Amino acid sequence: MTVKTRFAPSPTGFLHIGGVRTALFSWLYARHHGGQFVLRIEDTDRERSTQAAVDAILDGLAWLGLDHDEGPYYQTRRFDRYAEQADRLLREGKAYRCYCTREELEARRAEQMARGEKPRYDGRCRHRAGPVPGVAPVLRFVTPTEGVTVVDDLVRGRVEFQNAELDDLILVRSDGTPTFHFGVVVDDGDMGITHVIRGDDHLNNTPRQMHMIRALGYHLPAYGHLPMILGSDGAKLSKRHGAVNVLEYREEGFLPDALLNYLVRLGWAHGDQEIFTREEMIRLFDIAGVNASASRFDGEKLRWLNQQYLKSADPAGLAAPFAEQLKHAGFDPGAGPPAAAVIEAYRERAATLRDIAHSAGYLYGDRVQMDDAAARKHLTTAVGGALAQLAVRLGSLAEWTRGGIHEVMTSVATDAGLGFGKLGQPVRVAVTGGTVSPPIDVTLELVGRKRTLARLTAALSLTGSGTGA
RNA sequence: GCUCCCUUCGUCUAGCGGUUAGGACGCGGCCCUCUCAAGGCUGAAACGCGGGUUCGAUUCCCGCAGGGAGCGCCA
Repeated sequence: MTVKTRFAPSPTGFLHIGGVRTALFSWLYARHHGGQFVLRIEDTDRERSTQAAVDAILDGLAWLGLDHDEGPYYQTRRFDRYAEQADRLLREGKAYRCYCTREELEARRAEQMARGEKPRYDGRCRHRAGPVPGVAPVLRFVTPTEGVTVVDDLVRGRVEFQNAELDDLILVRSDGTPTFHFGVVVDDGDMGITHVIRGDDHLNNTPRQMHMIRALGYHLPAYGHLPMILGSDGAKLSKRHGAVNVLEYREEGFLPDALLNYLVRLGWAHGDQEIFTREEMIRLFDIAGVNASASRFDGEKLRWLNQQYLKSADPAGLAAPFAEQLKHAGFDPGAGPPAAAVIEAYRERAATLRDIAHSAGYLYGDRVQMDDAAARKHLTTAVGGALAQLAVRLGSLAEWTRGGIHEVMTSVATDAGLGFGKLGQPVRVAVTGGTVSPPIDVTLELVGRKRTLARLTAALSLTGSGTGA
């Protein structure tokens, strides 16, 4: 049997980080077994579904490289099929028209709650004699009232439900549109989904869906219900925990593989291994090893992982997203050194591409933003002479390379009777405007000769030693 | 309220009857060092509680407590 899984988001908002983890595990399962991965857009709620949300979902999945083999299917384009299946159930006596009004249902629910009972439909229309004038009926499914339904969950193990706990759920609304449960069942059946991997908020819905699947004559899929991802404080993941929209992670300068790697370790592990390539994930992932308990999202660990990926990535391949970061930070990527060189110099001291863009602004223009406190501390009269000397020596340096720059700096420091650091830090402040940057020779190499000399000269006036030397 | 699920360091997790309970993030210390990092070494830090079963329970069973989900003409 060929494995076929699916990801079936509803386009009522952006692609949520929890949804991505569900998609990832479903995708991994299909890929691991050499199966198929289907994308289906569950847009039966026409009020809340938007094209913008569909685009965001497609965008997010594409960015992460979670490719699908079939779809995207849209439920709104399959209404005829749902109607056909609904008619069949009605004809076969497996469904019936219910004329209870929303108001009646609501009142009964309130009564049941007041009595301490589980609110559910009492099935009274199963035996109603005829239509009620003026009331557009819904179609309800005839759910067994006795016996137990067993879900053999790939993640949870065996879970039993008393059928008496279930009620006759609505298949088709009074306006003729299918409900979520009905759409899911018909779609999974028609599309030949073999493994339903989804969030554990659906575990309780599974037995009722299983009954519908049997009634429709489809094969039962295997189920795997994944635990939730919570915010850092254990509450439901929401905006206040930081980004929940995947695309925000792209905007913040995270790498897709790092995000996937972080997510795959939420609820799953392979011994002590922390870093997995895409191929390793596919090869090693096993749904049976997935934890049943919810986990919390830890942005710090994501940042750490992202840096690991930054450090081992091919810098040239990061040029495009890095250029985007520079633009967002207000810099012109063309006004500085090649992206790959900057990334290489900075990736040991930054967790994201955005961090790099925010640290390396001095490379992208002629002006530096001088940190006054740093200038007061490091650009002192005592180093004025050495800085002036350095400017002269660097001006005549044959080749502008870090090696040559380093030699000159060592030589100038020695001549001035200074330790390398006593010269290096003032130079750093002069050239970058701050106290933090890559190794000073690398920094100067990136800044370039012209700007370095101009900035050293400008710094001399701050040291109060005039032209010095 | 009813039904279902979950419970190892702060967090992510390894463990699948006998371990000094391991790793990772974060946090502290030391080393390295021109700054910041990165890296290396190192320290503190966990089996929710109560009953069983067993020679022996973190591990199996049952309660309890705590957390979560579901109970819509939402998905």
